[in-house]
Amino acid sequence: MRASSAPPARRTYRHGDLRRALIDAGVELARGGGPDAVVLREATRRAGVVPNAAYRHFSSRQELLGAVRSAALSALAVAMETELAGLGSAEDPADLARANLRAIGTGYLRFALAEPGLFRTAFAVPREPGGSADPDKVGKSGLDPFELLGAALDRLVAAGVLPEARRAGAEYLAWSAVHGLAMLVLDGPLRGLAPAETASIGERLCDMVEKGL
Amino acid sequence: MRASSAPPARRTYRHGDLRRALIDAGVELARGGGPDAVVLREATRRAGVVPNAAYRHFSSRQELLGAVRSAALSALAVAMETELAGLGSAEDPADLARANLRAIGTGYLRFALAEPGLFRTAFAVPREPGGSADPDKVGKSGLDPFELLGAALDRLVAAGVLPEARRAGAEYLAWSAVHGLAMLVLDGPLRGLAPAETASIGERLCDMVEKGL
DNA sequence: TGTACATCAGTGAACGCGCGTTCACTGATGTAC
DNA sequence: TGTACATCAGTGAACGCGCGTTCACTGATGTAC
Repeated sequence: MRASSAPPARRTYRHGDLRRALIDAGVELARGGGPDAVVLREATRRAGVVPNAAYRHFSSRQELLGAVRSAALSALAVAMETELAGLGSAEDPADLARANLRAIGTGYLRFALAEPGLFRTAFAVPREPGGSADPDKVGKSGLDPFELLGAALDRLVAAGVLPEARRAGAEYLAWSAVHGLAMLVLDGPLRGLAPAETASIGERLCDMVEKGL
Repeated sequence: MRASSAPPARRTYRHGDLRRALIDAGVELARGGGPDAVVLREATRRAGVVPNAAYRHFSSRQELLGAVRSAALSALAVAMETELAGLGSAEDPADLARANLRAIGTGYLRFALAEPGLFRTAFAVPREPGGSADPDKVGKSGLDPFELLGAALDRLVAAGVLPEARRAGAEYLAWSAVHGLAMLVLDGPLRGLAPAETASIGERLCDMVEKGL
C-alpha cells in the first residue's frame, strides 16, 4: 500500500455526489466479482469516505446492492440496444424482424460473456422481491432487457413470421434458452468453452428458438 | 437454545463416520440456503464435533463444499432417472425416444423447483475447474445429469427422430433452454411465477426444443 | 451586502459477530510381538 | 491371551479478519432577515 493507491483526496468537506460515487464504486466491484463483491466498506473506501457515511444515502448494504443491480440491468439493456442499432436495414420486413430477435439474443450473450460480474449481479436475487418499475435499469430507449425482447417478438408477429397464437409467453421461452446458455458458460459446467465455440452454440441456439417458437 | 437442540451426544470418543456426517450436514445446509449456507463451523456443530475436527477429513471449507456439490449433482441425476423410470412403455420407438427426452427435461425442472438450494449448489462454480470424473455425482445408472441428457439424444437419433447431422452439440442447446428457465424462476425475474404456470411454460419449452433441434 | 442560524453530509470511534484456520494436546483403537 | 506401542480422530484454546451497523460529534452550506 502506497500513498498513490490512497483514495482521490477530496479537497472539500462535502463530497459532491457521494451517492453516485458509491454506486459507481459498487458497479466496479460487481464487475470484478459479482454481487458478493459489492461490499459497503470497500465502496466507501474507494469513494474516499468513512464507512458510515454511506448511511446518509443508503439505509443498508442491501439497498446499495439494489442500486448496483439496477445499473447492471441498465448496462445490459444498453448492450442489447447497441446490437440492435448495428443492424443494417434489410429489405424484407420478415427478415428484418428475424434479425431483430437475433440481435437481442446475441447482444444478451455478448454482454454476459464480456461482463460476467455485472451479468451475475443483474440477476442476483434481491432479498425483497418488490420494486419493479425502476427507471434506472433501462436503456436509452426506456425499455428494460425483458421489454426489449418483448418488442422484438411483437415485430416478429407484425411481420407475419410468428403466429399471433404463439406470441403469448414467447419471451419466457426465448429468454430461457439464451439465459441458460449464458449461465452454463459463466458459472456452470460449460465454463471452459472457448469463446468461438460459445458463439457458434449461441448461433445454433438462436436458430433453435426461431424454428421452435 | 435448549439442551434438546444440542448435538446428538456421541457416546464414543470416535465419531464413527465424521466425513459422511459432515457431508450430510452440508447437504442439509445447502438444501436450505444454497452454496453460501455450507458453513464449515455449522456443519461440525450439527455433527456434534469441534470445528477443527473437520480438518481430519477435508483440507478446507472449499473441499467440503465440493463434496456437497457432488452429492447435489447426484441427487439431480437420481431425480432425472426417477422421471425416466416412471415412463410407460410406448409402442412407437420414435414416440418413446421423444418421451424420453421430455422426461429428462421435466425431471430436471422438477428437481430445480423442489430443491432450489441443492440445485443452486450443484451449479455453483468451484474455485478450481479441475476434478471431473467424480463417482459421487452420478445417479443409479452411473451417469451424471449431462450424460443422461446425451443418452436421451442418442436414442432420439437411433429412433430416426433427430437427424445424425444435428446430433453434435445438441445437448448444449437442450440443456441451455431448460437450465435457463430453472434459473429465471429460481433466482431471476420470473421468481414470482406460480408452479402451475411454470410447469406449463416448461412444457412449451420442451416443445420448442423438440421442434427446434 | 452582512449576519444568525438551521440543516445535514461527513467524521471518529467503537460494537459484536461468526467465520476459516492453526497450534499443541489427549485419549481410544488396533496391531505386533 | 496379554502387553507395548504407534496411529490418528477428535479436543481446547486461540488467532486475525473484515464485515455491517450504531453512536454522538463537527463543520460546511445555504437561506431568512
